[in-house]
Amino acid sequence: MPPRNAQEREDKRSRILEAAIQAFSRNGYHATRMSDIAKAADVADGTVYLYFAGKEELLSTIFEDRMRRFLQVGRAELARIDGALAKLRRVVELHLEDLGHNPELTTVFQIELRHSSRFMELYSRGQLRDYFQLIAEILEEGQREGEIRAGLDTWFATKCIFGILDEAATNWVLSRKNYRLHTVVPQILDFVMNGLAS
Amino acid sequence: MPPRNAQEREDKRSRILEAAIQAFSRNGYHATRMSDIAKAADVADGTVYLYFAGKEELLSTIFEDRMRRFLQVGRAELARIDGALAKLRRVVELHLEDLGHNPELTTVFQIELRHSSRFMELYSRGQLRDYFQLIAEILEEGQREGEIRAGLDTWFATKCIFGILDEAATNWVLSRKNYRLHTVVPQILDFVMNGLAS
Amino acid sequence: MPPRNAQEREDKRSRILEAAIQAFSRNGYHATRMSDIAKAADVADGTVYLYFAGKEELLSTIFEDRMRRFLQVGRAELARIDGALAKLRRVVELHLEDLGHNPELTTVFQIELRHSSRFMELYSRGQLRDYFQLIAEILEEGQREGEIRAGLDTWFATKCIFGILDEAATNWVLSRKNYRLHTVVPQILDFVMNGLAS
Amino acid sequence: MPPRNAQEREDKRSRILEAAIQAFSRNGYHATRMSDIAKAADVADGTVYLYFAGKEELLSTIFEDRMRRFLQVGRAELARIDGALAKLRRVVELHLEDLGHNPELTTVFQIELRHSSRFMELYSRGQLRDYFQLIAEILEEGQREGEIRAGLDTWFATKCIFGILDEAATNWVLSRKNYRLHTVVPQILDFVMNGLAS
DNA sequence: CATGAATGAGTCTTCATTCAT
DNA sequence: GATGAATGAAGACTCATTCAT
Repeated sequence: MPPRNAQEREDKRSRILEAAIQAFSRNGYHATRMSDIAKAADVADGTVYLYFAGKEELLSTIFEDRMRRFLQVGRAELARIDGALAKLRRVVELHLEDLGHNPELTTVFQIELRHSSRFMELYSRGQLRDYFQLIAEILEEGQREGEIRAGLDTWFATKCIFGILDEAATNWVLSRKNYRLHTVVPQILDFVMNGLAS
Repeated sequence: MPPRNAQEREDKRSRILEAAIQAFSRNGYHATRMSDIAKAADVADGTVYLYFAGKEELLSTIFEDRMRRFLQVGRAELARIDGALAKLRRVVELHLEDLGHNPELTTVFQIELRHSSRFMELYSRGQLRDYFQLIAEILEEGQREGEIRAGLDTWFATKCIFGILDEAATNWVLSRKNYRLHTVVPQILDFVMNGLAS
Repeated sequence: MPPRNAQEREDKRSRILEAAIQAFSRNGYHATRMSDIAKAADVADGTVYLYFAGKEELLSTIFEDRMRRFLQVGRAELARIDGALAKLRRVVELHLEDLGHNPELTTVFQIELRHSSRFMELYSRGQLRDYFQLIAEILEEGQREGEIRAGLDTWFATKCIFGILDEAATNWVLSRKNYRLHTVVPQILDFVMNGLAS
Repeated sequence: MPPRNAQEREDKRSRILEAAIQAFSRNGYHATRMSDIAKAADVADGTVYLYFAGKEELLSTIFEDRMRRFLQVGRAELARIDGALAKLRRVVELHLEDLGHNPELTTVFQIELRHSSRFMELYSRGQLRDYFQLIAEILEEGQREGEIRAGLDTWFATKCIFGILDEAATNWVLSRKNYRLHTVVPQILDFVMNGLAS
């Protein structure tokens, strides 16, 4: 694989993907035409199909690429952190910072990616399993360390935490992103740890 | 307005709405044709447009009708219940029982209704404000009664609770509804009240 | 035929016809909906069909009614006038005054009535034959009286005169009727009588 | 721009335009479906839209293309002719010969192009201004040369002449084109020059 | 590899007309 | 006669995808 060509190829792929994120975010998945993406990426319409099987793969690839990178970074970071609580705090931070720093991508994640149950079953949710696993393992570690109560169903709690993070992100998107997403980290951690009870 | 005609009219409207729910749930909003809905409702294609402005209004009406009814019932029930915790429990129950008893409607609520940010801004989220208010008031009552801790931002906590309920519902839909949704009520209440901390 | 009912019936017919003229003139034949006409005439949609076979008959009736009335008045007036030239002058006056005083009807006559060759063959042109005949007879009288040159093909000349009147009317319509149509009568008569030659 | 492709492109455009003329002429503008035109032009439905913005642009382009070509040829011919009367004769000949040799185009020009006042204002009439100017200049030249009487309003006379030519063409179309259109040239010139007066 | 012209399947919506009341 | 709710046929246009160059 000649590096020069591989580089060019990768560039073009990235340009197309980036163009798709912008377009999906601004106009929505359905309102976006493949030719819009091709034009924004400065390639011919047909070229998009040399890199992606179709419009829907573009959407699922956006998710997969990002999710893989997020999990890589996340796992690497967490490996350097001691203590389940510290890890949990870092996960919440990473989740919201990552989204907060990529507003257009976030719109795609929180809205466009969910446009049909078929799509959610096939792609987005399937890919989340690893992330859920990551969180659940932290919770289990916390249980072993005694910082998290023993009786808790960690898989269920994981979904609760994800639900809260997801709602926070969607709320931010629908607020037109008029505040810094990571500012809610402390409140989320407080709620997640302590709940409502006095 | 002769009752007979009003009755018939309402029947037809309901048939169309019901047909739309079935169709959207089974095939997704975009894959559903207006003619499918008309046929399932046993009316002519054009008749649908005598009752609804178009395909999108059908979707938003499904949400609005149901939401209004849910809030009515919810408010009436809650008025008969004493104590914020009891009320909160009932809200969680109502939320999940209502969805759990209407599987096809739930798919529409959890998936199809979110197909674009434009739609979410215009319809679904706008209509949720009243529901959020309902929950927030319970939390405030709980704070006054001392059952919910004082420092908590009730509006923020409301969104957390909603996020958890929403995730539970979406999870149920994507699991192909292979368990009873309301079975998670106790776990949710436990998490919401006590959080993770031991 | 009870006078009261006949009167009412005639009123309703007139209202519908008048509403159709207004609507066709303002929005064009195709853009006008039967329900627009019914509403403007203050009758139910179905009622229009009790008086007219359909949308196209409405258009042809507008023409026929008006044309018959115009010819009646015209013939009556001409009977009282001596001399072909005076008669010709009066015909030109009547033609342009009639149109000039009914701007909306004129739009229908000059534009909407010509929307297809099938329609023109069936209706408008067929009905013009009597009018052409009227003019041709005047020209023939003029030839007998020596005021109009003998060699002229009166039928052909009639069409030339009609072409000039028709163009004058269309020009007026497309000018948005920003001048008095009958002001061109003298110029037309001068051209028709004397042509270009010095 | 490779000549081969440009050639092919132009061919396709012409085929579509020609197919549209045939279809509009035979069935009328409204009764003609875009798919009819595409099929007759032997291209896919969507291809028509690569060359024309829509059905209405097809109609206006038919007029504009033809009108431009007619004016080009006309101006070139007239430049080689001396004398206003000779030029006028040639204009009348060209007008009627051009239409007479293109029967289907003529139906489109005389009937379909006038299907609404909006369309006439926007397209047909706007484009006629140059043609009117051409005739008016001949008349003015005739006035300078003394062959056309001095007092005449040349712009008004132009419209009279156009009205006569237009009526002749429409008459021919509605007669089902059962005679040679240019046979009326001498009669028209006689009427235009000398009028009715003896 | 890249191009972009061509394809053609797919559907929401309109509205003239009908007819049960 | 009058109503107006219901009908359902009809079609322009879009755009994801292909493939000859």
